[in-house]
Amino acid sequence: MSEDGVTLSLDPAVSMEDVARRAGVSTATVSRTLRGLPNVSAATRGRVLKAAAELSYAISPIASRLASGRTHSVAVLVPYASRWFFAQVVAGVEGVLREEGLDLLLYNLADHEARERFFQRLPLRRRVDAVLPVAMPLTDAETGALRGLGVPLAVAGHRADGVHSVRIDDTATVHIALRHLLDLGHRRIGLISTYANQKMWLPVADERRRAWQSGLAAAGVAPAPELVVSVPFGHAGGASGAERLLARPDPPTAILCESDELAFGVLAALRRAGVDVPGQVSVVGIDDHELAEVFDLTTVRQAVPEQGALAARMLVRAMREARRPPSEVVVPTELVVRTSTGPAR
Amino acid sequence: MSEDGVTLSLDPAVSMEDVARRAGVSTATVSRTLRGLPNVSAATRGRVLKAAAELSYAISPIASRLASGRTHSVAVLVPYASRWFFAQVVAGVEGVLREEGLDLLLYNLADHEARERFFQRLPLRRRVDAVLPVAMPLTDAETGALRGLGVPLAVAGHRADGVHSVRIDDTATVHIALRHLLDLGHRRIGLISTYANQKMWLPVADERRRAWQSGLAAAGVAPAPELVVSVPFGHAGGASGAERLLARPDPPTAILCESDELAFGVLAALRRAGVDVPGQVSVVGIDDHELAEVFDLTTVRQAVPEQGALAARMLVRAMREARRPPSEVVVPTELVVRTSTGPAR
DNA sequence: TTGTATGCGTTATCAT
DNA sequence: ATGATAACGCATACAA
Repeated sequence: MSEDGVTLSLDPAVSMEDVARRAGVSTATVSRTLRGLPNVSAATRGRVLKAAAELSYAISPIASRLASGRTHSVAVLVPYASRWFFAQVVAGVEGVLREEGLDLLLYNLADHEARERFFQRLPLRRRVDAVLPVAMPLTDAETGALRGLGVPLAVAGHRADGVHSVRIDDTATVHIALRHLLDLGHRRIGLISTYANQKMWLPVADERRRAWQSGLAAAGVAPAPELVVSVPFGHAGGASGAERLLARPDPPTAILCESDELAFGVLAALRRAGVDVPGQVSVVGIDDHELAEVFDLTTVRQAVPEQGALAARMLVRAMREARRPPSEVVVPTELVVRTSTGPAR
Repeated sequence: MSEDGVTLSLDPAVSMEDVARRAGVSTATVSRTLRGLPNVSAATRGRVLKAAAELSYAISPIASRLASGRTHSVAVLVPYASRWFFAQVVAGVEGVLREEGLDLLLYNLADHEARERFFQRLPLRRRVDAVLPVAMPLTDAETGALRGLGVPLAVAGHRADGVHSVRIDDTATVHIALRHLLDLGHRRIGLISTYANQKMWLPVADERRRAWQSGLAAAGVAPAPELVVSVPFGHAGGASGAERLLARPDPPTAILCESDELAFGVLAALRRAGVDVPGQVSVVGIDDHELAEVFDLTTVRQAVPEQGALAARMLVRAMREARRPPSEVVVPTELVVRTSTGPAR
């Protein structure tokens, strides 16, 4: 009923049998044709496709799934769907899944209860062909639960035993940032990291903290534990962290933030306090958030949507080749120097 | 195999028939029990639930869907999954759907081709029980295509004929911002709005532009067309818009931005140009992005996740009561005054 | 309240 | 290369 070809009859009641009848073949042949199987003669194929088009037939994914046993769906698990990092990853995943004809089922396990409910009831059972948890390290029990689903598993944003993973090297990333600051002559380098709220694990924070220690130690600088502060995630956390560091008798000359969003808050707090950046204090983040440029923030860039896309691709392959040994991909990070860092005073 | 009750046997091969056998009833009774239908005796219910628990039985959603004809899935359509606004809306939608036991299928129609392919092939046919396009105004043909699916439709972020919608009043929102600036004595008020890229419609931009005109006119101020600039979305667009306005012989004393993300770029550009905010130029945005606070940006707040949640609730109701007249919800917006605005010089 | 039997729309295994 | 037919696992009229 449309002139531009977008809308058609769309009678949802047309089934494969209707197409078969119209093409003068059996449903088996229609099925084969529509799935592109080889053993169909060109003539038959043509008739089937024509009939299907004329009826504007659409296969019923559900019936197909029941019969084939494959759901053509992938569950994506995130702790905070609306945060920059996760939204980026999800977009990356979506692109790949879409192109593979797979559905993306989004699960936002925002709070502890939601997460607990999820792993107890496991709504994914018999519902998806693969699972992709994003930057949410799992307990052994949780991993076991997902394993029990019997479908491929890949994680993005960290690593896990025995499953595919895509991530950055957190230690190397922190060291890149430290190296930059050390080269600028900084020795008192603070670290602002986030603590796990709501019982959500954040081992990434631990790893980055250890990297801060090891990186300083390797440079012959004694890491001062009082220069490490733990705050809630987000710009407000960063601001409070900066205030705590500034309040110290001997404040740091540089602050390394576990994420750019923390760094944004740090910069705001420093500005409010009348502290010159980078004259008095240098600030460096991790991520290269799109607004890092606006803040003139020096940071260590990681390719976020790409990690999602990579993880999705690993899953796609794992879905095809059953027992594929878990691969562990580490994507590189790189320093992006802007004007929030400068020589130590 | 586990001590904490999270992991169980999870044999995917256990079917309703197994549960029925173990409970000594028919599959029909198991089905009724598991769905919480009333006509099951307490004793029987107990036995069934016990058997199901012992087998750690999980119903096959797919078989259930094929038999019942309901997919228990909702498609969410977004143009830019990773942008702040859309990520917020999706999170809001997810919360409601999850709580209703509905699956969220995410479709990111990033570019024109993806969008075209989507509406031509309509992968949603027979796949979802409802569709929720977010802030992506549809052509008549596209609307018709979705209508043809025969499932409830609700849009968030704008309005559309004959379908449920949740949105803000764009005109009122712009007028709120203008009122604030006018009260501060501003008369030369610029507007930075975004243009539709990649053939994506952005009628919201049009409406806000007209509101800028009408708001000024109502205050007895002749709207100067040269103070309206159209830029690409994002902070970079905002920055270039600000530069164009500043380059004018008689630049505005205040700049109204169609979104906070534009405003962030404007503030950065003004800072780079050495223009004092709000001394020389006031800036106001729309959204109350979480980073607006960091930028000390005066803005008009809209509740974003809530709009997604509301739209989802409308769909849930529409899925229950078939022919429900389309409701049109307008959520209020409010001025949030920070320090990016001040008296006209 | 409970059981029987059929249908849901495909896929896949056989034959032919 | 094609067709008949049995799964797939549940929901649901209908009967009891």
